[in-house]
Amino acid sequence: METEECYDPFQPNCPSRLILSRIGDRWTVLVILALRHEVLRFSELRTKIGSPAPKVLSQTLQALVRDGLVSRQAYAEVPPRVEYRLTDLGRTLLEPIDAVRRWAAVHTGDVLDARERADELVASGAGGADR
Amino acid sequence: METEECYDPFQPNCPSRLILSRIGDRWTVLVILALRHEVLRFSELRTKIGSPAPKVLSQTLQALVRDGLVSRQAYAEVPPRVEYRLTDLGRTLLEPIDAVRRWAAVHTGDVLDARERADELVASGAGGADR
DNA sequence: CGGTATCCCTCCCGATACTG
DNA sequence: CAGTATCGGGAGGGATACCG
Repeated sequence: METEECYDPFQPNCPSRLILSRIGDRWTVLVILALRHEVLRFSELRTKIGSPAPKVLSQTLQALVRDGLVSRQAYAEVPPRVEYRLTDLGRTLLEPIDAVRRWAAVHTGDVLDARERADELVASGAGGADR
Repeated sequence: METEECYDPFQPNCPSRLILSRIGDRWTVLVILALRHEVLRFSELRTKIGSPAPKVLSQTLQALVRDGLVSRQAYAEVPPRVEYRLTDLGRTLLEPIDAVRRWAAVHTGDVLDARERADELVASGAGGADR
């Protein structure tokens, strides 16, 4: 039932592009990670992920709810209370996200090293007769 | 040697943030995927991934080379020829990328469904007394 | 408390033109 | 062929103020 083999990420309309841009979003992954083990309220989320502006968090949340990855439950109380939790679908996203996290844990050092080396080269060589 | 357990993605300086933003980049993943099985020249890459402007591809490639994920080899010929290939480090990135691809292959349908349902709700209910 | 409305500003992206 | 230079538009991110 998977149509995995006919996926072509080079097509602009490819679904993987959609997911990729989602993951690349500044706050999406943080929200999902924050909800990994707990149900959180709006301001709790804000505190946990360090989101500066409520607008941004609100946007992120709405997009996640729209895509069925997070569910929103509001209580008719005073003061109002709203809880966000991962849906089953949202929980499945934890796997690929963690694959990325694991890669970062293992290889970021290499990337940083490579970057330093490249920057040194630029500073000395390509800087062009700067001494 | 891995320091995986002390990784906190909620820290702004966390390495996983760096990798995430990399993956979210518009062209980075496409370039890596394009170089998966072959060595390609600049214009071949452009054709394959459908990058419209050379500037953008150039930027992407420079960043990838800087981070040690792609290597660049130029030949002193006329006309000039430049080949790009994945480094060993870059090849390791294929794993997490593929995890995301696989997720997309399996679950994008669900996301699209959820999105449609949510949009219908908005159109009928939240549109607000539109009839 | 849980958002929305508004404004600003930066960064990314893209097209075009030009150079080695 | 393989880029760089320049310019411009648009989306996204962020701070602040305000509303239910």
